[in-house]
Amino acid sequence: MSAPKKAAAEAARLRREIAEHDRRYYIEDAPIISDTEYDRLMRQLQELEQAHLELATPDSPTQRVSGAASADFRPVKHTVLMLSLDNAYNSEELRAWHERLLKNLPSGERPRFVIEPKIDGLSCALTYVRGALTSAATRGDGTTGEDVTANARTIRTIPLTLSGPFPERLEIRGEVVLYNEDFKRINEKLAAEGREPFVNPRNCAAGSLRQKDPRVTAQRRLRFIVHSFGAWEPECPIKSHAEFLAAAKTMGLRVEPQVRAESIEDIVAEYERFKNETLVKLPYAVDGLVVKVDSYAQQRRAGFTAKSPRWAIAFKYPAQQASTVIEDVVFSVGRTGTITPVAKVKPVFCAGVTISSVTLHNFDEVGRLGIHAGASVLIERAGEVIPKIVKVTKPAKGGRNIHPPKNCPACGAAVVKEPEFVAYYCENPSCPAQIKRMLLHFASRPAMDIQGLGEQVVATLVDSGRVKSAADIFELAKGDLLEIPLFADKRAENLLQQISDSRARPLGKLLNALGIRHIGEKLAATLAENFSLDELAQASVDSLERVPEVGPVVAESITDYFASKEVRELIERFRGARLNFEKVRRREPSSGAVFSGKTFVFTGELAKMTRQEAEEKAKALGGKASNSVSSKTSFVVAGEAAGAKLKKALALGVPVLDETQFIAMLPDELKP
DNA sequence: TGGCCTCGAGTTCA
DNA sequence: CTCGAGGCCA
Repeated sequence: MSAPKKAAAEAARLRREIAEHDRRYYIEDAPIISDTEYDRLMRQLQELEQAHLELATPDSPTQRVSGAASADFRPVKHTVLMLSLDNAYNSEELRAWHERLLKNLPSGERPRFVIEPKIDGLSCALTYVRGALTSAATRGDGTTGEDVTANARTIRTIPLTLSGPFPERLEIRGEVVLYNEDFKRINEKLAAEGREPFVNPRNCAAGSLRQKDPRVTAQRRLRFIVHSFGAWEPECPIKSHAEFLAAAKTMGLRVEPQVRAESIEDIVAEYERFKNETLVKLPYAVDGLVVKVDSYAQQRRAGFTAKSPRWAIAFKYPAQQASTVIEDVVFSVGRTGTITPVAKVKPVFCAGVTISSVTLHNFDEVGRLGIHAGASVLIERAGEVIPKIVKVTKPAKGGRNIHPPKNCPACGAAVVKEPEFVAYYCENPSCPAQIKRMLLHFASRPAMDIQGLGEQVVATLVDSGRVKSAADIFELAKGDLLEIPLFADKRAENLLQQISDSRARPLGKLLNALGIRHIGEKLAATLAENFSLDELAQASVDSLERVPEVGPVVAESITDYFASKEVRELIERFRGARLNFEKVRRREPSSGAVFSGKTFVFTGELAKMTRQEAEEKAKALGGKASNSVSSKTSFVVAGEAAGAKLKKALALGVPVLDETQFIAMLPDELKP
């Protein structure tokens, strides 16, 4: 064999090997060689091509990034329109779509469906002529997109040449995505360079595909996942979507796993299953499922509406992020007098609810995010319940910075800032906003548990001047309540009964209700086992610190609290109202204490009881209930939609029970 | 002193 | 649910 021939054979071998590793890495997600070894193969090929320039053909993997080429994003007209899909956000909308579909098919025809994840990326069309990639275009408005060929060539899940058999001309459609881990990596790098990070993987993918320099795109590790095709010439021999996906796979394209469905019930079940099991495990963002009629013949019969095919629908999960505009920034006053800025936003639907109010936590956060009225913002409700502002996407013209108010928005008293804390405080003890928050806490379930004393009632009672402190609640007369428009006979009696009942609550509840700094539900219960209220009011720092879990900070907070004259008066009025000041007898581990020494954490939604009830049952049997999972946790009881705590339990190897197993551990009298 | 572990506090919508 | 901070233990 001559030298050039030998070089050509060697180059071909290297290309085959590199293509195979690309396939294993990107298509199968199962590489068999290290990145270093891969780079070595690539370098060998490069050296060979430099020595024999005639070997450097455009379809060589070394040519994915041809340094000279610069993306120019010329407009490209799509030969076959790139339509968007209609959306369904719940099973009713899905059923409506299904009805319409059946109406447009010959009667009695029962379509079968293929379901695949709806990947949140950028739609792109790749044109292959005789198996070679000739152009790549973004979706654009569906009619005209942008030419991103130079950048698309750098994406290693996009084969530069298809493996056979392939048609003369084929336009493949799919989604360009960025894996979550790559997104994280890119943002960390940008942050380290002091540059603005991307808001989400989708934006990052879009930005990466529109890089002027393809070498930058190459570093971003974008991936391409096929979902359909536009043109297939000369004639498409394929009869169904499932068949197409199989064919695409043999051509060397990446296809996501699909699920077949026979009925609408199958689809809904898959939607739920996917949401609970698959969604979190996927390495990229998915915003729903795409449901397609499998048979092309049926697709043709179903046809199109003006905007979208009737034979497919995007069955979407509610968006976790949404864009909106800040209409105003107001200030709220907390139980302890903390002034918190709150953004009132143009109501926007996000993750299942309409959000109109978003807390900004503190003024540092406001400054850090650059928040001001009129700004366009991105809000998020991911995984958690509480919405937060992710970033300002577009500042308003002439938007003024937010400054802490000089006066309390509720009572007008001067606002102070303690130098060692971030927060600003209203220090007026009779500030109505503080009193309202304090009373709500006093009446809340883990405290005095007074049903019927909610936000509305508290606001009216305080605003009318009838209630100025917690002690006033116990001195309310029926006449006082009847003067309030909200109350008629029955409701007034009910509330008074509730208030009266609450006087007998164990001391722990009362101590929690007082709202002493650093004393919450658990510490209050511990203290109540060691002191009566009168003993606690007299206790020295030393004697307090002898209680486990009480250190110098907590002890001082308690003595400070009881040193106040107002507090002493409050206590005397409580005494007059005959509240329960008695020390709580420590729970003796009785014979029924099957859970003694065991710590339980309840998470997720339980079906047969509330988490609180479950905690009480565990405690009644000598166990402890905690809120956080650690290696010391004995059992995690996970209900529906359990989240981070379940994950942590699995990570730490803490035994996880479901509700049924927990109930099985209970003695009969405690079973729900 | 550092590294757990645990608790407290703030928080949205319907 | 998550953050921040107090308490405890090595």
